Amino acid sequence: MKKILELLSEEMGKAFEAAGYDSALGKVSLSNRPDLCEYQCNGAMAGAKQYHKAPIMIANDVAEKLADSKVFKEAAAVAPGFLNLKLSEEFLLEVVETMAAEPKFGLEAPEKIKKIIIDYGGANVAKPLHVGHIRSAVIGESIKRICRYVGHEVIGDVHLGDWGLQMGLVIMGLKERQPDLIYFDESYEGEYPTEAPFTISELEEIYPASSAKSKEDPDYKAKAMEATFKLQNGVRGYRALWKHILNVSVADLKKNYSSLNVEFDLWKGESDVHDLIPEMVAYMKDNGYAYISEGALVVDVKEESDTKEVPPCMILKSDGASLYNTTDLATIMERMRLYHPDELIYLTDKRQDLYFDQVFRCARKTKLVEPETELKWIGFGTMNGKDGKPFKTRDGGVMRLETLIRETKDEMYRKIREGREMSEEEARKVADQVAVSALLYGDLSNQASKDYVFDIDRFTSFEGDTGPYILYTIVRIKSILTKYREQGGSLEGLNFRKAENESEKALMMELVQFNTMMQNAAEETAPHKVCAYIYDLANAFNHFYHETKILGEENEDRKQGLIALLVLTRNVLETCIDVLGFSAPEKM
RNA sequence: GUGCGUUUAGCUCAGCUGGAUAGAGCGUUUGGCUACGGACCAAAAGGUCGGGGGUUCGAAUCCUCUAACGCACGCCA
Repeated sequence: MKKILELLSEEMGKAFEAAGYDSALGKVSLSNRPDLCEYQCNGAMAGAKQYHKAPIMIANDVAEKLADSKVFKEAAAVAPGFLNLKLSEEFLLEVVETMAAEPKFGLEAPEKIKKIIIDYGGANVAKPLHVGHIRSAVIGESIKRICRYVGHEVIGDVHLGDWGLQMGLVIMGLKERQPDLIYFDESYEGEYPTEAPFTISELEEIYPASSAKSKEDPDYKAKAMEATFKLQNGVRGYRALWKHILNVSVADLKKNYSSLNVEFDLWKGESDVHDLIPEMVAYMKDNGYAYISEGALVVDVKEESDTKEVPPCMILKSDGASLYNTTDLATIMERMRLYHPDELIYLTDKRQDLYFDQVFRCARKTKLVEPETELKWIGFGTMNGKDGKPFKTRDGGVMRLETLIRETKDEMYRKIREGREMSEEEARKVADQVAVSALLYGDLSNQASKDYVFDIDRFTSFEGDTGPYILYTIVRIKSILTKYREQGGSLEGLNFRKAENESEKALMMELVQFNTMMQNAAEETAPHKVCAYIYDLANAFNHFYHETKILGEENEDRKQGLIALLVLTRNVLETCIDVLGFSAPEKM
């Protein structure tokens, strides 16, 4: 179905035309003075110059043509030339009915269905996830779900950092601790054990220790680089160990990500394109894109229009080793071959702005992608503590994501036990679910590109613009619907009714914004717009709820109409929180 | 130095791509439970939209200068 503003603009355009003006002037927008009107049109002022007329005269002409409109109950011309509009309840009812009957609440399929790959920007193997990782995971997941909902085909790739020096460091660290492991015996030719010789907690200790040592001890660093080299060149024992490291890490990563409802379709990593690199390098050299500068192999990516210095994109370091750019470009090459996507979306820290500019320019210049392939980078801001500085633990360290999640769940558990009669087991379960909504909503309700302040007290509050408040509203609706069914009512075959009061009408007007909002959120990859919408919708509902007797309504037709409105509100809210990545319990 | 970003109420943030009296939440003050969940709702106070200049009938929004803070600027990722 068409979006509400399109429908209204069409009606308004006709009136402009009937009054002898350009129909394009009839653009209707939401009112920014809700005390005066529901919608407004400013076309009369825009057209004043064109027609050499006072705006108010144009507005008057148009308002006259709308006198018997079926769409607008009221169309008033107001100085200096605003057209203040109120919707007819009959028309609004029709729109709501259509919305409820159509799939996806009347959201139209995109003109072109795109195949999109989302790159979550590389959690590292053998390093625990820390709080900083929450942003790429949560924002990426939501963008994936939003794009899927509007009809695109989306593939999410975790894209692990599993191939660099860090792997050599872990292997060296392991060798220090357990030098007798069979993996280090290069003459060994038998099978290796299937069990990893370490646990995830050991692995997480090894890396930082080894990394620290390599910074003090150049000798040790050289050994780690050698280990990396051996690994990358296929030394059996090193490869076998690497597999263990990978398996143990991935199992742990999956556990953490899934507690945030984040899932990946692909668990690829830098290692997957290792074998592609020589081919890509040769291609870039042979076609004259890449040349040696200061010992390194680079591709120039400067452009005429640049107002800044854009350094060349480095393909190989002067020692011939590959780097971040190398694997990213090779990954683009691989993705184009395997999936041929229309769009690639990358999520990283916003500090990588220039870097992605270089990589994208390089990919275009060297024709790794088609001219029409969209390359999009979403740089997100830092999660800060209440002091406005990057979030730290009490003793100044980096907090693990796992700890953050656990503390949020514990906090939520306390609140639920305080406020509700609930068994310990049930309270735990509900607390986990509500805590996830608090974390995700707290993150997603901010614009991705900005830094934001993580405040556990605020996010876990049931009041204000929070995840728990949204869930509370949904649970409240569910509770009423449950009671309605217990009283013998059915949720099938309900007919909507005209709004009978302001708050009911306001709720309906909020509902019909759904398709516009979702399309904007997808086009702008902006989950915070979904948050803003459901917050408004929840407010509109709660306001309506307080003014309206529902189950006690005596007119059966009207009661059914109200229930129909409740069902639609619940469905829209649940659809929205689903694209944000969380869900609502039955009780809380 | 160059470039990018940020600056809106005491605090945390919106602002539908140029419209009327700049909006929410928290906090503060004050009201409201004999209806379906009061973990709610309603109301009040609180702003020279960092500053100057410009474009326009009209600017938080566009242009320009400027300040503060943050970030990035070839062999890290």
